[in-house]
This record gives sequence, structure tokens and C-alpha cells, in this order.
Amino acid sequence: MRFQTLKGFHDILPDDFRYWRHVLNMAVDLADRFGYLQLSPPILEETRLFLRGLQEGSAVVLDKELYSFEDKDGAQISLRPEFTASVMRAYVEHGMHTWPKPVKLFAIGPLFRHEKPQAGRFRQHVQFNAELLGEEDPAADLEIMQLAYSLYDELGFQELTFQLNSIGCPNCRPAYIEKLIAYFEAHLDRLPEVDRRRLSVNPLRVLDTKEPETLALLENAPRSIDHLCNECDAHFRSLTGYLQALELPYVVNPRLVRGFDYYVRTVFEVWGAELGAQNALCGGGRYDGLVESVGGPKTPGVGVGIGIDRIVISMRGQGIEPPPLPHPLIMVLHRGDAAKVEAVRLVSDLRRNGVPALLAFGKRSLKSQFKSANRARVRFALVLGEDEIAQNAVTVRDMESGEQTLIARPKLISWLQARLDIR
RNA sequence: GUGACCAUAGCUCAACAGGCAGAGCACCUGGUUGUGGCCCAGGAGGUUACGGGUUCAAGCCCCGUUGGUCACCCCA
Repeated sequence: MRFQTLKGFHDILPDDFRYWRHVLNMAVDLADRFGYLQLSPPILEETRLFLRGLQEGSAVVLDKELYSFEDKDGAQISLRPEFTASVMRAYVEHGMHTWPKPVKLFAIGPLFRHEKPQAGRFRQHVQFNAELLGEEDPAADLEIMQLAYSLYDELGFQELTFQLNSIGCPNCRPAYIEKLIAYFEAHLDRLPEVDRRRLSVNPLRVLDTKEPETLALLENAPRSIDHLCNECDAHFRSLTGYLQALELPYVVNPRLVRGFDYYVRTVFEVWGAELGAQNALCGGGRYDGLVESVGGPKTPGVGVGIGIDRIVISMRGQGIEPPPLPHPLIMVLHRGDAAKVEAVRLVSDLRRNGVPALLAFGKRSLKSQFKSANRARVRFALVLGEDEIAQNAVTVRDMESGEQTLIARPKLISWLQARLDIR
């Protein structure tokens, strides 16, 4: 058997990079405009970091999907499954709580989860992640949401909407969850097996069920936004007020939840055109207790994670074309050994002057070199032979029109730069 | 972890009811001197994912494995 990528892993090929470069450039540019600073935590961290402070059920699930290893010195380490934990760790480790508030950070890189591959879900995927730390203002929630929205919007995505919910805080949520449990327990006979289990493991999760029976029950189920404390309610109202002021489309979705319990108040997703079972392009929310959970001071935070692989898949599906990648516009052809040396020199000279250029390798016939030039889709083929060398000149062939001109060597670079719109 | 569908050349796909494994695209060479694209001729490329079984005979039928796709579970 030949070698192939591991299950759930894939190569990102040159053709994919038409999209990748565009998306990544756009993301970085946007982060700059919003005033976020880039950081890049290591891909490997202590396993405990990723399991910190989670309720038992969650920790088991998480552990199962974690790529964990024992290092040669016996340390328990894992490939990061998310950015947030690493960013929190870096925040505390480097004393960022002493930086002027808020601290706004972003990171781009691969994340790893040992899960069964599915549409838009891989074992390795690349995420663009932004966090805003040390600020409670609902305008901070808005900013994170807007950052995500702008990325999709400026890439050309259509029909974008926010799905928005508030799941309260440690003050008001327990009472709400009790009400929710009570409601479902009253209808236990109509609740499918899957959701009965959810109800006992992670009650909020029942809200985003796919069971038709449960969906019907949810029509009359208590909603978290109706059970917020005064502070949470005010926060939510301000946020929706800002969204309205900016005319950003949003839908309050009382069924929107997160799987982990460190989220407070705001949870959101951006939805676009269908992507199989997942129509969420990205998800984010507020997590005021996270910094504390890795040993730092109590610090509010909001963040979002944006899957780049998913963006690229979606762009392909919707026929959004990225700008073409730059490619060499010149190929230098040659005839004879003396000319070959000159050709090598010329290519090097061109590149030094910012002209992307290719050398015809080997010593094949001019005919075959022209064939290569044609396939490389260059704009000009430069020919060096005995005649040209004798005159210290180069024959320039326009590969589109077939027109040929003899250009004196000293004038060549500027002649090309003018025509190729370089500098 | 559970389930469904799928796997033939680099890519997209053919191959009657089980009877010699093919096409298009891409690739390489040639069509005589220092000129590409179009055209023409030729070439290379396969253990039909892998392992077993049934059969005179398996790409095709049966079992298993691996991988892919999709959904469930889960979702940082």
C-alpha cells in the first residue's frame, strides 16, 4: 500500500491556495483594522490545560477527542483542540493583565480533534481566532461579532445572519436550568432517549436537539432570555440595540447554546448558505470565568473561532472566486552553452529586480522550450542565442500576439517593468 | 462510538447476465534548420484500495480490513 494522509487529514494543494491566501490575507488585514494583536501559541501544551476546570462529563468527552501523548520525559501533552485555552495561558503566563485594557488578541493556526470526519469537520483544521479580554461592555461582544461578520461579508458571502442568544450567568442560569428540567420531566414520556440522556448530562443541550418530538416540546419550553437577571438582561438589550443601530441582521435563537459551561451571557453564530448538517460558519461567545480557571485574575472576555477550511469549502460551493495567485510572467529560453550561462544570469537579474521569471531547464530544442513557456502561461518569452549574445540584446516574444522585438540588454529590465506594471 | 452509501489510469468516468480493463482530459515524444497555442501520429501510465472466499473463469458475487462521503452522537 502506498502512503496516504491519515484519516481525517488532508493536503492543502496549490489550487486550494488561491482561496487560502486570499482568506488569510483578508483575516489579518481585518484584525489589523480592528486593532487586534497577533500571537502564536505552541501547538502542543500540557494536557491538563485543555481539561482544566470543566465539569466531569465535559472532561470525559473532551479527553476522548484529544490527541494526547506521553512525551519522552513522561510529560502528558496534547495537540491543541482549541485556541482559547492557550491564549488564556499565554495571557496569564506573560502578565497581560497588566497591559492597558482591553487586551485584544488574534491567532491563526491548526487545531486537532480526534473525531469522525464529516462535512466540514476534519481532524486537523485551521482556525482564525480572536479574543477580547478585560472588558465587560456589550460593545465588546458586538466588536467580536462584527469582526467575524466582516470577514465573511468582505469575502463576498451572501445572506449572512447572526444567530444570537443569552444563556445568563452563574447568578441566573441555575434557576433557569431548574425550570427547564422541570418542564421536560413533566413531559418525559414524549422525550426521545437521546434527549433524556442530554437532560441528565447537559440540560441546555436539549435545546439544540434534532429530534422532531423534542422540537415540538420546545415550542412551549422556558427560554433563557426570559429568565435573565437584571445585569444579564441589560447586557443583552444593549447588544441587540447596537446590532440594530448597525443594521446587522440577527435572529434571537432561544435554542442556541454552547456545549461547555464556562460561557456566560452572549452566545452567537454566523450562518450562511447550507453546509451539510452545519450551517454555522463560526461560533463565539462570552466567557467571563476562563482566565480565572487557568490561574489568572478574574477577567471578562469575549471570543470567536472561525474555521478557515470551512470558509474555503463554502466559497467553492457558492462559486465565490478569489483573485488569481501571482505567477511568473517571463520565461528565459536559450540556445547553446554560452547562451545558457547568460540565461541563468538574466533570470537571476530579473528576479532581483522584482520581475517574476522562470528559466527553461535542460538544453532542449527551442520548440520544446516555447512549449514549456506556453504551458507556464507566461506573458513574454525571452530568447538568448548566438545572435542575441553577439548584439548584447534579447529577443522578446509576446506570447499572446506572437510579436517579437529585439531589446538591448541594458534597456531590458525597465522595458519589462513598464509593460508588466512592476514598481 | 453508531448507521448508510461508495472505492476502476494523475483527474472525470465507461466496461452486457461473471468471459481479453477502456475513453476523454492531463502528461511525454515526433511531424527536419531558432519559435508555443490548433491539428495529426505515436508513447507511457493499472496487483480494478487491501486481504481472503465462491467459480472453469471475478472489476462485477460473498466475508473481512482500510480509506472516502454523508448523517447520528459529540462539538472547544
